[in-house]
Amino acid sequence: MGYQIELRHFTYFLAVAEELHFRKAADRLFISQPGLSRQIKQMEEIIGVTLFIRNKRKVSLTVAGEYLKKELDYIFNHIDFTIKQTRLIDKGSDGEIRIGFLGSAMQTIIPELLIKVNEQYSNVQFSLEEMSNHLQVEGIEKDQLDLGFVRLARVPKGIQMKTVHVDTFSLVLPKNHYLEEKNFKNIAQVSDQHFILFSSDYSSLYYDKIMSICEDKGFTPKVSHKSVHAQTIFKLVESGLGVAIVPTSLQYGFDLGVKFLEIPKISQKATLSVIWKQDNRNPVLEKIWRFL
Amino acid sequence: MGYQIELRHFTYFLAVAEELHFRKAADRLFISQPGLSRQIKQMEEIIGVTLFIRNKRKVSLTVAGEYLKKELDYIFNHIDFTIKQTRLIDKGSDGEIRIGFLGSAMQTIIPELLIKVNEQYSNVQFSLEEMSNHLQVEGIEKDQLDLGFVRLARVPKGIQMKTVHVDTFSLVLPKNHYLEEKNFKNIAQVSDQHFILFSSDYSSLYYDKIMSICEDKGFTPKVSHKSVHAQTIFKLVESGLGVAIVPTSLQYGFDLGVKFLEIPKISQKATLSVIWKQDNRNPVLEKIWRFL
DNA sequence: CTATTTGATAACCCATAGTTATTAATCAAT
DNA sequence: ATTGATTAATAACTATGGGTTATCAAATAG
Repeated sequence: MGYQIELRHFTYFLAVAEELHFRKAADRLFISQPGLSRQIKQMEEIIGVTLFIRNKRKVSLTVAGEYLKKELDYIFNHIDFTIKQTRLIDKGSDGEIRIGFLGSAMQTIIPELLIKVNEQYSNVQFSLEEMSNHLQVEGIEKDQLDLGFVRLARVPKGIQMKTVHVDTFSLVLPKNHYLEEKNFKNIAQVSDQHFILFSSDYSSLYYDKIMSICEDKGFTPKVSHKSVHAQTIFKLVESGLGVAIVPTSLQYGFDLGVKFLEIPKISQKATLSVIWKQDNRNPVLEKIWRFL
Repeated sequence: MGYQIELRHFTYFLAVAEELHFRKAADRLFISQPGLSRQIKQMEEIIGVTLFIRNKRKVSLTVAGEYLKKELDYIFNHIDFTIKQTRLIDKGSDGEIRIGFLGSAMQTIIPELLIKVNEQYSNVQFSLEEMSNHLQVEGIEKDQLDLGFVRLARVPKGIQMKTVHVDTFSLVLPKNHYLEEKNFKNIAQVSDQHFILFSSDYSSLYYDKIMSICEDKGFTPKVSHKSVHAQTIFKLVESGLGVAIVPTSLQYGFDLGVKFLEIPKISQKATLSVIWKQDNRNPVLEKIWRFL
């Protein structure tokens, strides 16, 4: 039977591979179970490989099926993005670029980038999403993201990294706090305060750096609260629940009842880096590359 | 009409995009022209993009179509390879790895690699093809090759390179030539001879190095013949048509009427490098990586 | 031992890929 | 202009095969 493999087969295969249950997969696909069974069987015949082990009571993937699932996930992602890009290009757009970023990057580097790119390529569309370091790395690896703005010491193989901004750290205090620029000499002056920090799973490098800043001055901070949003942290500081240490550039763009005091004489820097995949196939990336 | 895009559409689209002629494309696909026309039209409707400009006398791709063609070429290549790998895994094989190499790599590094990998993973299949530096780089870029063994100073972005073997150069002479190991001091002793070299388009770095070896000794070689095959070069030397300079390791594995004299006191080295793409998706590559 | 769950089989139906026949437009050559 | 050749689109038809319902057979649970 000289059948031909089609995307339909792949779609059905993935549904069964995920559900590991023919009827549930069929429901999800809005087709009948026998129809699904036949298509899967046909697919196995076409490529000549048993993909599922049916134990009459349990369905599981073979090793080959496992491999195929992983690749087909990637292939579908690529096809979807390609069609999306094709539509954008057709509409006269220069395409879309998908950017992930830490909140702090929104204060400095990202707005600059958007403005510069927009001047040159007014038809490039941006898809911006705030997300953690970890999720950005994952997004880049899975080709679901073109650029990421992270604070990381190193990234997995296959991902490129380049520093785009080096920032100092600032102490964040309630507006009515007794410390001022003139009488602020040393971070140890707040060693007895409670600290509010970014969660370590949002950015573990950040977390470690804050710890080392304090340790260098001879104390371990009492961490009372953690959050993933700068705004939340500021609100907590404003409410008198503690103090915080954050990258200095975060003081712009918010209108809150806190004050920033740049921490003098410390070696730690808040480095922001872009990450990307070397052989990203999004043509937009080449265009905007020189703006980084 | 809630149609669904299928690989069939992609196949047909690529045929028309290549032929730029509906009837010819239809012939190639062994279907009728109206059938093809309708499928293309349907595809355009599904993704909502005009892919071809039909001037009633000439068919051409739109910008969006051009982009789509490039990506679909890549996607089909990926799908084909994935299915091939799936079949191999199913057969108990650990998959296939596609290696390109310069002839000279077959003397040293490649046989070693094959033996070592085979000990550990007896089910990994090798696809070996001798090809020029240039074609290897192209193969790597298009994901049609997993590893390349080249002699290059640098490679395009997105491709990784690592030196695996550093070799000296040897002078190749007919067996009855008056120069012997004892009376061979300097390459200038053959400055009046004709030279037979590898073609510069087979390996331009090699070509440049040979030239610089001679220039360092104060002469420009008279190049009388060029070839892409070591065997041919040796045959020409044997026939008395000239002398050659090649990487020393080439002396093993051939049984020819020529003799090798290692060239003393020169700075030039014949460096052989592996090249690969960082995010190659062939799982076999990871496995054999440590053997390099 | 019965009830239930689940995938495979069998037989049928109809949507649609592909067919043939024809038309309409464009161009080249007289 | 007229004719002829090329080429894609349209129209009408055909039949393959994807999807359906009904049913079975094996495997577990209670």
